[in-house]
This record gives sequence, C-alpha cells and structure tokens, in this order.
Amino acid sequence: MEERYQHEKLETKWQARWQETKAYKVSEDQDKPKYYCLEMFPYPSGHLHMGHVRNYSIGDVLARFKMMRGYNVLHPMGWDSFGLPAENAAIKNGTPPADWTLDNIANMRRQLKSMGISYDWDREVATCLPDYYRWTQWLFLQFYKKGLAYKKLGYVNWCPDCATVLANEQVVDGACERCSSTVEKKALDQWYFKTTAYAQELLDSLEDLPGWPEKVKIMQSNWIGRSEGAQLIFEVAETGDRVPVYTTRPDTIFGVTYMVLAAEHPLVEKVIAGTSYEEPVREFVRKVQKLTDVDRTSTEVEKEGVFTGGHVINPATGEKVPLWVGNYVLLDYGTGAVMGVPAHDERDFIFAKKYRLPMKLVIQPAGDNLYVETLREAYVDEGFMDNSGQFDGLTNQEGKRQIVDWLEQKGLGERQINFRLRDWLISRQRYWGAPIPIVYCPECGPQPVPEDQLPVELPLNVEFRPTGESPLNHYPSFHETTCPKCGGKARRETDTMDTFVCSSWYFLRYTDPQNDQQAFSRSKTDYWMNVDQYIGGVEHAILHLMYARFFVKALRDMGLVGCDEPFQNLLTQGMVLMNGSKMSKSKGNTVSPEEIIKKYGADTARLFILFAAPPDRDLEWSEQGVEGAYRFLSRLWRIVALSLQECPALKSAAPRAEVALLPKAEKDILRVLHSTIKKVTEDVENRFNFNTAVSAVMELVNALYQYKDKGEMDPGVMRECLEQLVRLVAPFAPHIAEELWQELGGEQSVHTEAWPVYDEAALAKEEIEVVFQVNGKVRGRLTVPATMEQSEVQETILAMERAKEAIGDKTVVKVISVPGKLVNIVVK
RNA sequence: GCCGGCGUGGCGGAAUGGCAGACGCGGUAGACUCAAAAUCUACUAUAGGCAACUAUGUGGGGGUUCAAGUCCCUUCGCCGGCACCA
Repeated sequence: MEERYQHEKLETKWQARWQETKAYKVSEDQDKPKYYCLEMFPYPSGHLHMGHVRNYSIGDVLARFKMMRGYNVLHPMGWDSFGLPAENAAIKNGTPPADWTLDNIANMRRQLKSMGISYDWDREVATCLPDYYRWTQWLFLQFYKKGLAYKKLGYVNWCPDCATVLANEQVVDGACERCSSTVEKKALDQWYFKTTAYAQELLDSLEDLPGWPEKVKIMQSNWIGRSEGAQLIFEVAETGDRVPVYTTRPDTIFGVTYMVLAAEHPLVEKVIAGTSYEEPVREFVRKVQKLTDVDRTSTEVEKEGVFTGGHVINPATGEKVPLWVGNYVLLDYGTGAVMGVPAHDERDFIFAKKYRLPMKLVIQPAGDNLYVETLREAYVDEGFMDNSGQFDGLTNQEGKRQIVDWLEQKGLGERQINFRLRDWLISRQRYWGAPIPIVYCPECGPQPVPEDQLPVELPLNVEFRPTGESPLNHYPSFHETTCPKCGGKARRETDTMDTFVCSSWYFLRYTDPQNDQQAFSRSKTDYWMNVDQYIGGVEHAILHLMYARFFVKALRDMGLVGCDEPFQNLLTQGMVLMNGSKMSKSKGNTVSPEEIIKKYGADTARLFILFAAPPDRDLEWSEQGVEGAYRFLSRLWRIVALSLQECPALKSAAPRAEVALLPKAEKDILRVLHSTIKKVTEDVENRFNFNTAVSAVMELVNALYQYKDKGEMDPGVMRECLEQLVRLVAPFAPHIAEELWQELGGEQSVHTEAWPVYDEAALAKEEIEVVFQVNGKVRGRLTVPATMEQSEVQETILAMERAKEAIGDKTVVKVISVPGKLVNIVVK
C-alpha cells in the first residue's frame, strides 16, 4: 500500500470503475424499502459553482448512507435546460441556444462526474430535449382539458426593450433583470395555470409536511394568503351598476363613508363618461398607470385619489356615498373595489383625512367611548357594534356573522374566502422554452394540438434579431399550420412555457425516464414517489416548490399519480459565502470547484463543505479549512497504511473476543469506536448534522493513532476499528473509502456494505467521572466505578477534603444528583 | 410595518436545562531535519497567579431554576422573506 494519499489517481480510478460497472443503477425492487433522494437539478450555466457542490454533497451523503442501510435508493440528476440565458448567449455570440445549452450540459456533466456522486446516470433528463418537452406539452394539454390551463386578458409585466412579458421573478426592483429598463404593466392575453383552484389544499396540506422547515411553510402560507370575509354589493346611484366589494370587516359596513375603485376598474370609464369629471379622472388614471409596480404597491407612496362624480348606495344603510378612484386599490385582488371605512381601517383613515371625507365610528372598545372629533388613528381592534341599527351592542365578531346573514337574505352579499395567490402566468414570448401546443384557427378558435402530433418541435439554428422578439414569429415554417379541427389555415401559438413548468414534474420523469409512450407510468411513480428527501436552496421556497405541489395535486386528480405531495421531506441548504457575502461573479469572490477538486480532490472538497457548517446554515468558505480536510484524509489514509505495515496480521485477523474479556486499552478503543458509530448514525439519520458526524470520525481517528502508538495492537480489534471507520467515512468521502476498503481486503464496493451497528456491550464504561458542584459551581471531580450507588457517590463526595473546603462553614441545604454526571451541593 | 432566522474564543463552529468552547482552522513552543516542507508532541476564552487554583465569560437588561448558551419577558444588532391584499 502506498504510504501517501494520492487523491487524483485514486479518484479517477474509482469514478471510472463505478461508471463501467454502473454501480449506482437502480430499478424497482419489491424486496427492499425504497428511498428517493433528490437534489434540485441545476440550470446548465456551463460551470458548477460551490452552491452546487454543497447541494450534491449533502444529497450524496444521504443517498449513500441509505444504500448502506439497505434501501433501494433512487438518486438521479438532470438539467433544467430551457430559459433566458441561452437566448442572451445567442444574441451575444450568435451561438444557437440548443448548441450552447448542450455544450454547457456536457461540461457540467463532466464536472459533476468528477465529484463522484452516486447518480444513476441512465436516468439523466434534460428539459430542453424533445423527448422531455413532448411530455411537458402533453401535460399542458391534460391541464387544458380539465380547464386548469386557460387564456385570459390580464395586466402583466412587460419589458418594452425586450418586447416580452416577464415573470415576477424576472423583475428586479421594478426593472428588467436583463436590460434594466423599467417594467411596465400591460394588458395582454396570456396563458395561465389555475393554481388558485388548489389554493385551499396547498395551504391545508402544509400540515402534512412535518419534514419541511417551518420557515418554508410559513413563507408558502403567507404567499397563499388566505383571508376570510364577505363580498358585499353596492349599487352605483347614477347608473344602477352593481359593484361587489370584498371586505374582511363586514361588521363595519355601517361605517362606510365612500368607496374607492382601482384605476383600471371597468366602471370608472362608465361613471365619468360625459361628465365634467372625465378629464381629471382620466388624467389621474394615466398617472397611476405610469407608476412602476414597485411604486404602486409600496407602502411608502402616498395614498392618492380623485372623486369620480358618482356615488354608490350602502346596502346596509341605503346611504349615498361618493365613489373615488385611488392609487392604492389593486385590480387583481378581491374585486378591485374597496369600501372606505376610515374610522376602522388605517389606510382609509389616512385617505379620508387627506381628502376631508367624513368618518363614522361603528365599533367601540369595551369600557370606552371614542369620538370622531378626537380620533387620532383608526380603531382596528375588537369591540362592540355602535351606530349600526339593529346590530348595536353585539360584539363585532357576532356582528360580522349577523350582518353577512342579513345581507345574504337581501341578496346583497355573501361569505367569501379570498386568496392572495394568483393564477400562474405561464406563457413567455421567448424562443428557448417548450412551445405551448395550441393552434389558433380563425374559424374554430384556439385548438389543442392533437396528442399524436406532439412534440411541437422548436426549430433549431434560428436567427436572433436585436429586437428581443421571439424568432418563432419570423419562422413561417413553425407558425403557419392547419387547424386540427377544420383543416383550414391556422397560426400556431409562438409563446413558450415558463421554465418552472418544466421543473414542476421532472421528479416524476426520473422514475421512468425512457418511456416513449407516456410521461411516466403509474406503476413506476407508485413505486418511487414521494421523493423521500428533497434538497436545495431556500430561494425556491415559494415558486418552484409551490408549482411542483400544484402539479402533483392536479395530476393526482387526473389519476396520473397516486400521491398528494411531491416532496415528503425538504432540506434547504444555506449559501456558500466568501468573506461574509454570497459568492458571485459580480463580486468577484468565487472559488472554482473544478480547481479545488483538481488541487485537493473531490473527497476533500466534499468533506470540507460538510464539516464547515450544518447544512441549513450559511457556510463561510476557507481555503485553510479545505487544507484541514485534506490533512484529515491524509491522516485517515496513514492510519490504515501504517497499521497494515506495522501489523501485517491485521488483514487476516480473526474477529476479536467479546468485549468483557479484553484488556483495558482494547476496551477503551472499542468504546470510542462504538460511540462514534452511534453518534454518526444519529447525526446523519435524524439531524442531518454532518459537521458533528465528521468531527466524531476525526476524534475516532485521533484515538486510533493513540491506540496504535501506545503499544502492541490487538489485530482483531484494530481490524474491526479500521473496517468500521472506513464504512463510516464512505458516504462523506466515497473514493478514499473505496480504496481503503480494498486495501483492508474488501472484495465488494464499500458502498454496498452494511452500515455499522454499534455494540451496546462495547459502550459500557467501568468507571465514570462525576463532577461535584457547590451552588452550581464546579468545585471538583471524582472517578468512581460505574456500578457505585448514587447515594454512595454522594457520601464519598461529601467526605472529600475539596468538598469540605468548598462548603466551608455554610450549611448543606440539599444535594441534587444527576446519575453518572454530577452532584450539586446546595449550601446556605 | 409584519413574519422568520441568527448573535458563543483570533476564525468556522460544538453543547437531550447538568463540567461552555467538542472537532477543525489559526497561533505559540518543542521534536525530526544541514535546512525547509511534510509529519509528530504540548499549550492556546479572558484576567490574576510559579502553581494548585480563583474570578469573569455565550449581544445588553431582567426573571424562572439547585443548575440557563439552552426556558420566559424585554431590548439592541445583523441576515432573509413578505409588504397598501381591503
């Protein structure tokens, strides 16, 4: 055996071996419990970054650990390979997006393979390939059939320079992430997925996910934003139109002194038409629309409005109150109209003060009486109904119920639950995405592409114009088609789908990646789903994770999958920092994984990352820390090499005798070994505390050096220690473990070995150290036989000179004993 | 503004309410060496002391407890998310 650890030679060797033998290929096996371990697949930017290394290292520890524990582990990898950067690259260097993307994938696959992760590469998927996006399109059609995919006119983010809609996440501080021009709101006919149909279930079933971080569930819950209230109907006095408003405070209906519409509300034009208010209102609407979304929804911006000249009739009182247009009312929440109750709503209060609108108090706090004249801020808390006709004196909660019932009987209102969650805008005016499989026929209207005509393939080698417009619009061979219904001339949809659509089902495709008849077969998803452990960055807490959950629920209702949730357990890993801030090209503080792997090896890189911080926390990169990890692996290597050198009998040593029969030194080292097995197992399995697991292994190695150097080794004991040590290291540093395993005489891969189980007998201690305290302060320690009765321990301590000194002339009030740990003497 | 998370040595970080600082990095001294690297050994929270030891110490203040980094209240700082949602 080489005396020196040579990472490069050894890693290349084992990576090649694993690939040749398809060591990590899996298929369904009814005899083993399954475990689906999944890391979020990357966008193929071309280069692995440290965040990826961290993500995949964590996943690999779990995958390998579960394999050794006897699970049939599915551990796949693929590429989220549609998306904007490929088009940007095409515009910049003229490389077709497909070529650019596939080159990037090839490079990243090579880098990923150099990490030695236990992927079943036969299951690799790339969302930009027709054999994948064909099924993305097929799924779109299933959604369409069920009414879960639809087209509607809506106000969307529009970048004038790029000439396309943008997803919310592509708008950074009100500007286009690509060209930095200000994003506008534009009314456009776009495709949506009806996520709101599952709003309630998406919220409720968060409770079925105890294995998700609380933080992520809270974020999703806030995003869904359920609110309970009522829709109440007001009537426009001048036109007779009925205007529904949504409110969570129907109990304040008697306090309504005005109403405000959103600038884009369709009634605005109708009410002002032909009146002297036409011009000033239109002027105001234009001004509001010019604001960016950020400004419009910022609490900083002053609330402004303008009177329309119209009035509405309060359904409760029959009173006529003025109708305004305001900049703080959102068209797409509730009904785009808000009743103004200045006395009991903060915003309304400010608005009413500014425009000298009247106020009316209709809720009074218990044991107090407020007056409009002296009101300094809105009273928004609970109280008793007042100025509210027959409802006076009720608690406002009771008032809420009764008022809604009353209005409901009159046909002027009903209970309603509202969600902040909106339907998901999935169409993009982009080239590099999955084409939406729809054809527009002038005669028959929009028609789905028949399933047997899928995929609707993207033309390759397209030319990009600097306008930013999708090239598909300039490819008649793509968009000129015939209507599937009448056979007449028709135009193909040139919009493509948001890449989040592609990533909302890839975990299902992994279970059946080569199926050319179906997106995935029910039997395979039934076997593998759910994903037992999903690992990725917290930046996807809402978008990706919500969309994927929505997909699974919709597919379940179509009978395509049998599960309710995609990801049973979720681990959100922290960022990799350098000098306290996130590694990024723009900050110039990146470290290239490829260089680190070349210099120190993949095992070192992985070990450092796992050791430097718990997985859910941010991790500070440190090259010195990396060197420390390398040093440890060298020490690990040497303890095996030196032991074999000093004691050649080791390799063929018979199993050691029972613990009780062994000398003290052997008992001691076995105790360290078995307590390490216990700790590492618990840390990995229950807590994901890989950092403390690694530190326990380091302590074991330190103890083994001491054992080795102290005197004659017991070959059976040392052999057990080294074999188990190598098994413990295997999930963290798989290459070196494989090599050491072989050196120790192992014939199969260490990764197919069983995970060590600790021996209770070896953990037993003969002597224990007991600390004694006086009033909670440590005053001394005492070693006693483990079998000694606690009362005897106490007596021994109280008789000690040190104890007597510490107690002095004080009186012992009581003595508290924690068996095996400490004795606290309370004195006064 | 609201909701989370985090504040522990020079640094990364450990601690089911029970010895604060495991493990690693860095540092100091020494061994080996002609020398260096590598490796090994010892020490390494702060203050005092030759030492045994003593006092202080987990952002600040208060509390519960025999015992608090850990639980409760309060306050400050940093990071993240949401933010006119009627």
